[in-house]
Amino acid sequence: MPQLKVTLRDVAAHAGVHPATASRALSEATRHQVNVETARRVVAAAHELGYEPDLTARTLRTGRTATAAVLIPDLTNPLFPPIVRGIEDTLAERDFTALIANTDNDTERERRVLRAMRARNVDGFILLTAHRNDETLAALIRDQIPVVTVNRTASGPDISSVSADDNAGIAAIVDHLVAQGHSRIAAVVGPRTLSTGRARYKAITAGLRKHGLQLPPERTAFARAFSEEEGRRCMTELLAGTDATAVVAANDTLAVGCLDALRDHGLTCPKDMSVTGFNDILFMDKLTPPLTTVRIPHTQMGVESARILLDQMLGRSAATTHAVLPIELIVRESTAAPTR
Amino acid sequence: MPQLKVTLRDVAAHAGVHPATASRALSEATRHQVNVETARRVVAAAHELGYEPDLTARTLRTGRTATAAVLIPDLTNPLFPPIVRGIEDTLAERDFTALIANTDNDTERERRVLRAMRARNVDGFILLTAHRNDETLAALIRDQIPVVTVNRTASGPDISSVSADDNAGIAAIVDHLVAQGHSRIAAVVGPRTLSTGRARYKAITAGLRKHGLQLPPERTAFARAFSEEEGRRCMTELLAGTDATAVVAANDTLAVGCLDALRDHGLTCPKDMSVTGFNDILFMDKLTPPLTTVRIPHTQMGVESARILLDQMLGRSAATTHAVLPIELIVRESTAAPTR
DNA sequence: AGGACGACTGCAATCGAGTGCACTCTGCAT
DNA sequence: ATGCAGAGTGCACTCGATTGCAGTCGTCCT
Repeated sequence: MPQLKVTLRDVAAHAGVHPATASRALSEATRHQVNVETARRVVAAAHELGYEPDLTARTLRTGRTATAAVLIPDLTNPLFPPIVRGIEDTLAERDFTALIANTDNDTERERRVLRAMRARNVDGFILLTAHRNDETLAALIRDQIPVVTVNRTASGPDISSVSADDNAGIAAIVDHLVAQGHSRIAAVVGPRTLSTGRARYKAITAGLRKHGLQLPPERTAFARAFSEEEGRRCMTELLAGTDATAVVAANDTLAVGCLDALRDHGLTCPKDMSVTGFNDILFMDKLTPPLTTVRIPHTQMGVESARILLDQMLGRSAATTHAVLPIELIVRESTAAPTR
Repeated sequence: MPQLKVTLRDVAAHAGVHPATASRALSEATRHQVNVETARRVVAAAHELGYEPDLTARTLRTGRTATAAVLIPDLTNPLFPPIVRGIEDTLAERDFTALIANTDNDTERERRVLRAMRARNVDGFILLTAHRNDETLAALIRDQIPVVTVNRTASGPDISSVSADDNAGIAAIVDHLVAQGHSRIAAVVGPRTLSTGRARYKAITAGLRKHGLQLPPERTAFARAFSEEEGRRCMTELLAGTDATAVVAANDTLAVGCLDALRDHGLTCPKDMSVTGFNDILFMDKLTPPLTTVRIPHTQMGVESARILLDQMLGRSAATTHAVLPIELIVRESTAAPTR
């Protein structure tokens, strides 16, 4: 019957050596300090007793927890699970664990979470929550704690980040619509306090300009959040005052809201209005009509961010990295040539 | 400028007392052992210095981590995020944190995860992964570690569990179909190694029997996983050999696969075949046609399970609880009266 | 022969908080 | 005056693993 809790002393006693020797024998990095035969005995003893080092004790001594905090706005937003999955799997390869917390984009909640994570001595942070001028982020930088931002990027260039190529994505969307014959193109813009909202807004105007087109105010609606309700509201607003034949929504969730609004008004997509999204989250291929959107490599973004963070946490590289991952235009049935 | 790491000794020094006294003054449970005035001074000092106790050190001494492990098959399955969210929020109310890990229903991976979690001294486990005769589960029970199973239940009655009322849900589905005039009803059954697959299978036959109907082999398809591909395969199989007018899928993901298969065969739902799901995961209202399904209280299931686990971890109650939460039939457009 | 060096191993301190035990001191009763 | 209760505080050890330092022993060189 195995002991309830096997400690290093047990292993040492079983192998007939001092705990210090046992410790050295069991760690890859210090094993060379120990006689091969002794090391073999210790390892055998550890195996036999089913020894598993107590990470708490190790942490207290070394200051490392082999844990990274992952801060996301809301896990129930389908954009995030694949990213988190990529992060967790990658961290696990190095025996690191992720501590996940939801912030709901709420500053107060973010502060609470940050404190809780720091009390737990996490070795690094992956932020999917960064807003411009982020207090949390600033605090981490100040204290020299490894950080990587994902999806949203923050102001400073001195923070590692991973993102999808928003510019290329929006450009692809605009090119596609123009190629189909659209010239009066409207936009449902995301919150400009978030880098994604801002960047994609700029990208749309830039993309249109390339084709000699403009984005006048009456064809622009500003969403206060990346939510279906806001998408619906914005589309309704646009329907009232514009003659646009296509709408570029800043993300899929907003696009779903746009489709809702069209249905509310008895209009059909794409006949009366083409609609596009961004991200290609789950089930976008099952909508009516299936949504034309931009696919970003969700899982890969998680993987990349975890890799960069691991490099920093393990001291392998202190270099600031900005990974911009390639996107893919996914043309489905929510876009078609204009009928007006 | 605040010190990088404020320790208990700093607080004690600042208040002019011994660390032991400071410790007692700061803990609710031992504060009465300390002079009120002294305690006030210590608390003031702690506040002033921004003291935050080091949870690692506390854990080493007390054996408690204020952490619970949450084992799920796969975070990217939309069934789980709302449950996890409920768990996290509820744990946070008591300053507990969740450690989430994906197992992919893989026994080997499950073992690895279990070891990692135990090395981290988690105080309890919430399993959304339990299969019948679960090795992981057995190990936890043996070592008297608090466990709650969610969604899937395990064999033993001595383990707390939270689940939705599968029987009532399936019964509601069957009643609904029969009321619409269906009598030849087929089923896409989930994996029988999982309690949900098994329970719903039994519930379907029971539900049909209540109406004097049967579920013959040619109207039964067995899915090897709760996946869209398997749903598609099973539906295809059924289409080949039966005259059923409705299909009850064991969950939404399978139902989505069924819809795929119908489309593949040029059939329309619900005209040619009614289809039902289970769980009412995200976007089931956006499918073509919107899916008739059973809504389970996802978030609430997470909340309940966390509550039960907290009770056990805090030693407030050792009683085994079996919570069965009420469901709701959601009738949409994937079901209609049979045309044959 | 004497010294130097290197390979191993053990000792003891450390990380930060919590807690049993012992001590001091005051106030009150005998 | 002596004793005693009890409040308040400090001392020292504990949790388990890691690591700087010092010691032991054998070997090799001059």
